[in-house]
Amino acid sequence: MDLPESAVDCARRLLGSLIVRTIGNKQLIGRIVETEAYDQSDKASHSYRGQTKRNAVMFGPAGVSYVYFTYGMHYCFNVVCGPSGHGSAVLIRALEPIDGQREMRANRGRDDLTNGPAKLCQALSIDQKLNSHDLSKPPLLLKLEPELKPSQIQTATRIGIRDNAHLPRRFFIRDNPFVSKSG
DNA sequence: TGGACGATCCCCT
DNA sequence: GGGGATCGTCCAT
Repeated sequence: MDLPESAVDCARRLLGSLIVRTIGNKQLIGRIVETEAYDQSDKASHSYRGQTKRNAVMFGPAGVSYVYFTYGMHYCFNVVCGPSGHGSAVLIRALEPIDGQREMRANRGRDDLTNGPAKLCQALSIDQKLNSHDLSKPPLLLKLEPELKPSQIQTATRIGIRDNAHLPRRFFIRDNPFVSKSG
């Protein structure tokens, strides 16, 4: 996997890339349109206080999934980046549905499919069983697409955090209607 | 061993 | 705009 090492660079690089979730003989495909960067030096990051059982994947090799459970009912999906031993990852906040919308709608039970980090996990049936999964292979695949032009990428502050809330570490594709509502 | 809290979402007003 | 759902994780006691 050819990802930049820094979380910010990785968050920008992942925009426009495809997530391919294979379920049986179906492929649910989404294009990444919104990301957030979380680095070990950042107090808002799960990795800030060092390695624990929960966040261990963040300290492993890049190109692996970090899926965590939160608020007693939701999962969020990250792409691990950075060198092994350094805890950093990119939260995938929103996808543009490309294929398998019928299955996504059935998984979600409503029509807004993937415009939020927990929504897209529900739409793609991503849960803790897919934590630490190598994203170079099914059933959860990251397919890098050509890098977007800087003019296509909009920068903003992250959502739902307390610490370092002012830092410009959220990135999304300009004018894309599938970016999460708060964006 | 317990309690506070969370990288959210949905419904109600 | 505000609060409730709901439970695993982590740290303080």
